[in-house]
Amino acid sequence: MKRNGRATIRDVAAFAGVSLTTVSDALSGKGRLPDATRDKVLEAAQQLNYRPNAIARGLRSQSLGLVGIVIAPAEAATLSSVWYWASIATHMSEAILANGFAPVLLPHNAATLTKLPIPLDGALLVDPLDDDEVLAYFRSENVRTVTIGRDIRNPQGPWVDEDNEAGVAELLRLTVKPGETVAVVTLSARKSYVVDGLRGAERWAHSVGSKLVEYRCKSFDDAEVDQALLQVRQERAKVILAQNDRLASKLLARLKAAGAEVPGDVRLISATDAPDLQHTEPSITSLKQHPERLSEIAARTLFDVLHGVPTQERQLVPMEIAFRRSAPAVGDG
Amino acid sequence: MKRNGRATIRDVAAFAGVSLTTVSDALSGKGRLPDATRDKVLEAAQQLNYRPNAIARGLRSQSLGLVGIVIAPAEAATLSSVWYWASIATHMSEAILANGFAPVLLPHNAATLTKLPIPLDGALLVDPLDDDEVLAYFRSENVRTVTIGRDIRNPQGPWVDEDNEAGVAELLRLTVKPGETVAVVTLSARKSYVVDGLRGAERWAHSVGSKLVEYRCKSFDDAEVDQALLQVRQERAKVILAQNDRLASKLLARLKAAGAEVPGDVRLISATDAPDLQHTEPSITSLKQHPERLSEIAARTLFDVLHGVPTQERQLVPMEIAFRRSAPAVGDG
DNA sequence: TTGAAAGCGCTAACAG
DNA sequence: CTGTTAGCGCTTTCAA
Repeated sequence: MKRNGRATIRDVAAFAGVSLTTVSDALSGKGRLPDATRDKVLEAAQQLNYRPNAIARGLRSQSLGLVGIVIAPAEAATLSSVWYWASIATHMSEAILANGFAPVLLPHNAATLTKLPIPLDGALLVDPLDDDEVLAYFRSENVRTVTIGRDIRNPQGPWVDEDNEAGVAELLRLTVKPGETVAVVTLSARKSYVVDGLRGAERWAHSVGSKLVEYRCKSFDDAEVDQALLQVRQERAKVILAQNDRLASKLLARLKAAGAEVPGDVRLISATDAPDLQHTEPSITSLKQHPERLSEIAARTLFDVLHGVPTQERQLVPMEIAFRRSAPAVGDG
Repeated sequence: MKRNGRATIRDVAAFAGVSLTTVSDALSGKGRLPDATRDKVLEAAQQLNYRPNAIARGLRSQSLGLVGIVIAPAEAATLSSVWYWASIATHMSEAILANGFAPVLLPHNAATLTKLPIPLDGALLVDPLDDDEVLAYFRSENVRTVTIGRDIRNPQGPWVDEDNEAGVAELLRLTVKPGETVAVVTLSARKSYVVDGLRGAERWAHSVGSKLVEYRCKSFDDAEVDQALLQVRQERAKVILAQNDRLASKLLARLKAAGAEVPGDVRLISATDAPDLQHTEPSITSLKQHPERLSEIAARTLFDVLHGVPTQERQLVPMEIAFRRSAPAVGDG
């Protein structure tokens, strides 16, 4: 028994009167020992309350079974303020644990990661930015990584995503009459879901001959959002497509503050969903995401990569539309 | 250079033409070497892109710098559905990282933890249950743990919490007239914040001579909640105190479904806050929590424990009241 | 079938 | 001031 208070494999060997190898084999079920020997060892291990030292084991295998989870933040948002991320983090955790690995919650910051010498077996990166520094860091450190969304300037490596392009195109097809002008309000285009959503909107606009105008807000500030809305009005757009749920909520609040009727004067749709959007007044039509499914697929893909199983470079999950009061399906009136 | 592709301390020593110790010292800044030697080693390390192997280092120190975060769930709730937990998880992560440790997100399940041989330096456990199995597991494994809230049947070990007892007492004092009957609706009393809140309510009731009745729902089901509300009406309670924000939202929804006016017929207050409560109709008066502050204190306390610094057994943070429309301050009308 | 011995990469005693 | 050596606890050849 060592100072630590914990039995080592040596103690077990001595106690059972066998060699180290025998203990190791007996516990890991490797070599084919006689049942009698094995039982004796198991018994000894039990008695001594022996638990193999994970670090020592890791030193040999150069793996501790740790998988990093990194979520790239957006403007002034954190995991706790964005339903989608909290949901992703939860489900990723579960998927990682189900595979016998442990999830480590890491910040989207290469400098911090460099200083934090944690030996990761792999990583899941949510919503990478363009030229994502963390993704680059993982590559340089040889940490296998699967992303949800992709680095638009550097889209190598396996990734998983909602099919934002098709989703937005379909959303517009079902909520906007051909010919109506649509204003797209965005915050930044550093993430692939924004780029893909815009592409979907353009594709739709082309196909039905609608006009599409884009406004980019610098922040969620009232002044910024009001400025965008002013331009929307000048263009006489009948529909506003918000890049995401938080922006949609904000736009709705400012529209109401300005006395505009939704959906009477202008309709509002959001390219991402969140529980909040059901409870606004009026509730907001949006595209539903699948954090649980994406998390599972991403984890599955990562473990395939780690085990050398060939994987698909990209996997897209179709989105669904949640019709709500801010923009009913065309034809519904 | 090893098969791994990564330089080891040996490679650096060979490259710099010095011994292993010299490299180790030069890099860790231990022994006082001549600057020339040190620079030579640093140079070599740089050239070879040497990064110390964290697992090997961990084997010596028996520590990898991992801190577990465990959140005990409640009825059908998960991290992503409860604002408070998502917020706690985020802030705990940050606090742990700021101390040079890495946060591991673990499930509240002793069986899973047993199978997951992750060498934790310590753990933060949020909202332990009574006779908490994970807390017991950590103790048996000698993992130093600080809890947010306490195990009510086994309150040993340092813990941090909101001052729920004083908070609830104050909340009632400011929103209920002496003599009015208050109905407390709970879901379970396995967590300390519920027990403490009830105690606060009883203290208040005693001091002003009010009647207090408690109803326990088995779940969030409509039928369960309606049953509780039926009893509230029979008791002619003028105020309902909900154990937490989710229950408060649910109660409000069922009150409205039954045609009751809030705050006209009955007032509603919640013992915990969440952003949602600002947006219900009417908004709900509640006690504000401090996930950020608790996370920081808990992390600070854990690291003190790990460093052998004496710590306080319990630390309480005073709560504040968010007055909203469901229950204005008495005197306001 | 079992055991002895050699590491995994690093650090800390202890010599020189 | 620098180098040699002995482990940390485990797994994995390779002999016996």
